[in-house]
Amino acid sequence: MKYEPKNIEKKWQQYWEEKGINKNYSREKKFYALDMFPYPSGVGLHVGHPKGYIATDVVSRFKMLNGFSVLHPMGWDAFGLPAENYAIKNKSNPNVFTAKSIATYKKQLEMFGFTYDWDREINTTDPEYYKWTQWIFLKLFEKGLAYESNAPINWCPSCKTGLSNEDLENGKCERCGSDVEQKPMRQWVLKMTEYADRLLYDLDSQDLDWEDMIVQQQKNWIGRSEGVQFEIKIKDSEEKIEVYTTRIDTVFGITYAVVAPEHEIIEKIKEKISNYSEVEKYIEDANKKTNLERTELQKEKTGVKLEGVKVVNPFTKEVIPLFVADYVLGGYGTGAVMAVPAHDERDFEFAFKQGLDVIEVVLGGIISEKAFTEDGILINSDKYDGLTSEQAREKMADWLEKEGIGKRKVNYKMRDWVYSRQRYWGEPIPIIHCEKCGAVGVPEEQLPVTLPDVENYEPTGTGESPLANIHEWVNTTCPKCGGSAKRETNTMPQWGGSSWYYLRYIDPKNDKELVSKELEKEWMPVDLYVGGAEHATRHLLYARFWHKFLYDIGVVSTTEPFKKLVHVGLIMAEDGRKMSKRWNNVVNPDDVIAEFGADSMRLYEMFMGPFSQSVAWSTAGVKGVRKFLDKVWKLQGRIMNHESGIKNKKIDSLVHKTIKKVGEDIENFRFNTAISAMMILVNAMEKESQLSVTSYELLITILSPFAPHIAEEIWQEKLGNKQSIFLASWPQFDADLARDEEMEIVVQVNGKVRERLMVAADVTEDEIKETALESEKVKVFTEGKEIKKVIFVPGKLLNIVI
RNA sequence: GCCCAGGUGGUGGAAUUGGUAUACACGCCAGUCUUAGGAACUGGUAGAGCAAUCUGUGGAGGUUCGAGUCCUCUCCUGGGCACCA
Repeated sequence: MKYEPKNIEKKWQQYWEEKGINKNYSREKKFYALDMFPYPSGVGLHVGHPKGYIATDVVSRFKMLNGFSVLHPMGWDAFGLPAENYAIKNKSNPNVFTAKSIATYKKQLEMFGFTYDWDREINTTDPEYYKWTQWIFLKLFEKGLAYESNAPINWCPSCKTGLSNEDLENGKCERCGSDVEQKPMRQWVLKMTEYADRLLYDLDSQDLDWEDMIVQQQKNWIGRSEGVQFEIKIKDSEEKIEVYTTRIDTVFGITYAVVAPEHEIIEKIKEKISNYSEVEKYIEDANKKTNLERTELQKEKTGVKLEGVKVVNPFTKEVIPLFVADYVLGGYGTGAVMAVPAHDERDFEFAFKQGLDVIEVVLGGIISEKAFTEDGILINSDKYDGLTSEQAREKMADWLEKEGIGKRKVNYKMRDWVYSRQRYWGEPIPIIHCEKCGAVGVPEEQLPVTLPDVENYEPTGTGESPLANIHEWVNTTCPKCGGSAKRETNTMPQWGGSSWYYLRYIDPKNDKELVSKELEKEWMPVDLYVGGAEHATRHLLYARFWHKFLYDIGVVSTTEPFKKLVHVGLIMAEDGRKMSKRWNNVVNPDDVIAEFGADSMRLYEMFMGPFSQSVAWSTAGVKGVRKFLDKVWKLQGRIMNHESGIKNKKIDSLVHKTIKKVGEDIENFRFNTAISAMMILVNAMEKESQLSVTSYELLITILSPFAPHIAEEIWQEKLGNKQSIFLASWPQFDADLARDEEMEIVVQVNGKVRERLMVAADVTEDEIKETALESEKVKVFTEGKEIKKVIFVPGKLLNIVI
């Protein structure tokens, strides 16, 4: 009989489901394998999506064979813009679109034979789920970690709508091409910076097994810096500005100061500014630019001097000019900087444009050419002359603190998390605004605050969420005083539901609490988390932040959610570009599975190359692994069923070497070499006319995590086992059997290979040396030369140095 | 500009601690079988050379008995962050 994937794959998928192979939770040892759950888009999966899921499935099945209970769930991160845009266009509820997309995804995923426990399927848009997303928000609000603030959004004045960064094209509205403005909106913000230190330090924790690459990216994103904040007085005024710097040692080199266009001081001292109209114009223009524009372009630095205003350097008492310039950002630090052109590149460039003084205060560079930004020895700095930068920073910070005009301060690049969206398709924020009581949390027992049906999903035109137009929903009573009040109409960002979903899988039906304490202890932390590197900073930081908060309020027992994190490399299209409808280069997994079978698909994606590296898809490549499975299938014909023990030392040795290698490779995510090792074994087995049942059974077992359907078919139907192969055990590696009787020793002369010798495994160094020197091929090079040295590497080589 | 990965046959890639460069697979070439082949099987396949041999892991140096692997410089590609004070 021929190997026909079509005939066996469905059958075993149903069998596993019926026998509960994917929900065998009663074992002592636990393993929690998690995939980053997908956003179900309308177009369905392409072959790139399942790569990570296949890997977690291989590991899950491998862990089952090693006696673990494995939790391997799947769900849907289903709030988000595409569904909302579809709803606007078709005037239909995004629910409908979402449900349809989920059905498509699920059907596609089911073809792969994953061990998902679908009883635990979750959906972030399900009120029973987002009830708890809202609950977490309430807790954050109660603890003072959620606050209201004005934060700018990208605003298209012609569409009268807020835009996501994705909707922008070179700073213009993607739809109508108008210039996008920054419009301040009332927003909910989460005080993530309060957790900055813990988020940073726990990255180095012993029980975190993350790739360096991702750890590094998070560290840079958090961006901790130690410096000082001090005040600079405005001359002839009570007003002052606060500046922050990590290079207080360069303070004697200040030749001017700069404030961001949005800095409040400008408004306060406007009657002092003699060129105010010019300044006002500059600010207006700056506000039109998006943050991206202001920060991204390698553009010329612009700015306007505030005429009539001077500030005072507290160290030198020198009087210097003040500028407004958009290279200083309002949202970072204090929104004002002391400018030291000699020792800061941006200040240098700005000073050059404006013709400002450059004073060298740290030795080491040629400041007539460019800024010297490294540490050095101080000059032109009065009593601090001769100190190193490091010493000066200490002394100067001491002085500022003593004088009471500054203090040491730790700063973070990371900002608080703007947590509201003016959209329909998101979790309603469970807050009620009362004129008397202010913002009041919706009482817990009234959760979830469900999304009401609306007729129109279009934006309101004021920038508010479409929910603002549903008066019967908005108007309510204050839970505190009973007076009339209004509901919050902002909704949560997509990141909300995905920041805690791994906890819900553990206890998906619990309507009393987010997760039961016992189950949480049983499964957390997640042992293995696999997903794309694009989530290295945002999703993974948000989830860690919420997890730490949940730890603080006693909901979870671990400080970190994900023990091991591995990132999956992209699958590019055959033309080397990203797979996209736009390039018409998308490969659909349904077609691949129909032609080659799910096992070939799984095997191929694991064989393509190193797991975390991006690789181009090749349909021709799938044929290769299919051929391999065909060979495995055909080996059945060589099994001696009632054998009186076929002993084949060579095959037995290779089998055991392969067992070891495949096991180690799975643990280390080196699936490609695991598969090539199995190919080598199968090629060797093909050369034998007879094979023992044992060796074949071992091959099938180690293959089963990768190609579960064909393995189960052979295991039960051909080898006559009565139970699933996934209730069997991973084979024991036998070092005695694996040992070779003979080995090849390479003989080199001056590092060049001249001869290869087959010798017995127990031969001594002297014996090898003797044989080598007698070899004709070696003699050609050694004849008449003096042998200076002979280097011997046991089991590998002999190098004769002449 | 900064940070992180990478650069190995025609292609994807392998090489665990510095020890046989190119495993495994694709593709290609030749052959066997076949009415036929986009099937199966066998053999070949880094380059040059009849050969012995020589040259080869982006480039240039270096350390070493020995370097894809370590060091210095340099070029290129991909990804991330970006006027972060």
